[in-house]
Amino acid sequence: MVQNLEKLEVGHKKEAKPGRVRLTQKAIVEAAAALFARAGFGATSLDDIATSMGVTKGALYYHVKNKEEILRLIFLTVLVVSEEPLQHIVEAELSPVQKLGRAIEHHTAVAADRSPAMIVFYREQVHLTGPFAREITLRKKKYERYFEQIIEEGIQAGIFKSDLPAKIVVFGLLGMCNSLSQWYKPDGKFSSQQVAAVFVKMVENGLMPYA
Amino acid sequence: MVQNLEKLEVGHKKEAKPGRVRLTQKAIVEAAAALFARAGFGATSLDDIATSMGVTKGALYYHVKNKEEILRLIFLTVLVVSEEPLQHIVEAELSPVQKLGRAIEHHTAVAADRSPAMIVFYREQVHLTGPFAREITLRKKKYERYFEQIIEEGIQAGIFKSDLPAKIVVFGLLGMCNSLSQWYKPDGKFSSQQVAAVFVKMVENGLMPYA
DNA sequence: GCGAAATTTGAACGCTTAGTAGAAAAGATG
DNA sequence: CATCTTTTCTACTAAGCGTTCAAATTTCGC
Repeated sequence: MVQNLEKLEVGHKKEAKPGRVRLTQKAIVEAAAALFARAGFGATSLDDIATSMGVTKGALYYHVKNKEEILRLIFLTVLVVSEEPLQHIVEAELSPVQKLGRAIEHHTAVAADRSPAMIVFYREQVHLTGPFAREITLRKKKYERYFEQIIEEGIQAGIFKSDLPAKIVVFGLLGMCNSLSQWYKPDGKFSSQQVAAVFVKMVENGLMPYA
Repeated sequence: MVQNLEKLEVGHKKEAKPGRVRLTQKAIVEAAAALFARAGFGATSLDDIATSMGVTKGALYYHVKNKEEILRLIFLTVLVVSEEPLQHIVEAELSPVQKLGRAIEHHTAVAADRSPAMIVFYREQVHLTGPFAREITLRKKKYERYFEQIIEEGIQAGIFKSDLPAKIVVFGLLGMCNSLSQWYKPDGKFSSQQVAAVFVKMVENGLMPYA
């Protein structure tokens, strides 16, 4: 545990032997996310993770402080790819409708292609302890509040109905998108963009054409 | 483990000492659901469950085969309160719009007031093993198919838009309702009926009033 | 109250696991 | 090749857990 930052990939660096991935924090986190997603945090041992990477347990502890830190890192990667793009959408010069559309597309995309990490994110939060657990809750709330802002903005502008409480709408919306991580298969019939498009239509105009 | 059926509550039966609940399968399942919901299945020990009921670990084994059976029973209780009412709605003499509305109300209500069990239901399925795990998956699918039927019926009747794939709509819909178990507080601002009403409006006509 | 049946206790067992320490190996450097 | 650093392995510890079971206790019909 010497370098906390991943070394930047530089062209001239000697490549590791093909076949076995270089053991690194990022690699561990990815492998662990896949196992946690399949069997759950509690049911996955460090031996399982190590074995799945062709390595023994001891090696993991050189790159990672303990089991919970692996979980923490999974949560962080999800937040890192989620937060900033959403913030940009909210702050952009767009109509509320456009913002909402892009926000849904964004969130759907994240849910679709980070699925192991996302599954863990929505299932294993109880296993976080200490201040970090609180931090995650806060950042989740902040993320929700971005969506709320969009909805409220739309209501103020008279574009969205004013009789639907923004909080509930947002919860419903996010629940809708989050469900993707449970069922979405990248090799299935629909791309995440197509799914997002369906959700956008649903949320904007509903299922009934001649209201 | 002698009686599989709960004895019916009969008036003249001697009440157990107030304060301590009579130890029974149902009581164990309820207590366990609360603990599992808070800390997760893997992180909750049988000691935790026993202690929370003012009893020792061994006593649980008189009423329950093992830890996983407790989990199985939690899943069963959720299914039991969910399946039949939905089936009745689907088979009733109602318009697709009415059916959809009632189905959403039903599912929302279940998500709202069985919340510990529901949280476990949507989080701990990975810890089920053997044929029962498969059974749950199947029954979940069947439940989804009821919703799908309603949507398809509505499309056929020209009431719902035909360009939105029923499967995706249903997943979104259920994700929306299921999210309730994560955030709904019975003592909060909204009743589950009010939340359901919001969801129904969202799904039927969307957020935009003048489409 | 008595005896039998139902229920609970408490201790023990076997197994798995997170985490540690130090030796060994591999890799880089000059 | 020799030395130093980084990385991995082996072996171990201490703790926690699910499960079992004989004995103790409580309940209940008579």
